[in-house]
Amino acid sequence: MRQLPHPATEDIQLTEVLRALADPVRLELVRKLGDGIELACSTAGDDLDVHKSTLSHHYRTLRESGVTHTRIDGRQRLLSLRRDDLDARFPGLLDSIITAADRVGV
Amino acid sequence: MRQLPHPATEDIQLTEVLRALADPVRLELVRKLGDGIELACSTAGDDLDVHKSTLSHHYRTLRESGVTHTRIDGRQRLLSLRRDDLDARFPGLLDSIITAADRVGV
DNA sequence: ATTACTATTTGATAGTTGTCAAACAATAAA
DNA sequence: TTTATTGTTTGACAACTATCAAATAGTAAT
Repeated sequence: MRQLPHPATEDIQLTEVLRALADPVRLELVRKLGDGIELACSTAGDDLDVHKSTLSHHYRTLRESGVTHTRIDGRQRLLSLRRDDLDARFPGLLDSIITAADRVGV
Repeated sequence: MRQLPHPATEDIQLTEVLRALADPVRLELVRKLGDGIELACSTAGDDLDVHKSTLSHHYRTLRESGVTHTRIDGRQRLLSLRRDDLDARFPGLLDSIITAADRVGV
């Protein structure tokens, strides 16, 4: 597979985004994905005590909800936040959620 | 029962709030609860095509997550947003979510 | 080619969720 | 004291979710 399916910006659903971020593991992953930064799956989940197949499931959920973008590079998958797309569709949402997460540490 | 249990402000969990708002029915209920407004359960859910027991379940989820406050008045339960508490704990969060919901109409 | 690496997929499982229907509880009105 | 009103609770059920383990797939290195 050369490229993974991503929802178009205008197809990103609010409830899907909230559902994706309502999980502690996924919220932590998003926190680690600082703006403009790409992380390999192995890096993103390295300090989380979760099985790799479980992480793969979370990556998929994040991607399909429109929260993250996944780029294939060799045998790695590079994750990044879809910051611009999310800001365009839901202004301020991602920021307030990440700020809140940093604040309470989850 | 004279009063219903509500989580203290400092016990409101981010993932719980996000999970509560990640449901279309509950998000719509929150949208209808404008700031400082109290709505009876009957009023809040009158135009939603959902069984009353299902609504009752959603009211409970919203209350237990810390999103809403429920006051008992006679045979009615009056719902209101815990705007101040949520703003204190997660600044800007509720606003961005409600704005986003209004924007896309969910 | 063989081996190592990175990640996904499939299968299984236990727990959670949204929903309806029916029964119940509490209060107000008659 | 009946009757009506307003919600909750319980039970049942189908769908979904997070998780691990094992198998699989694709790529890079040897």
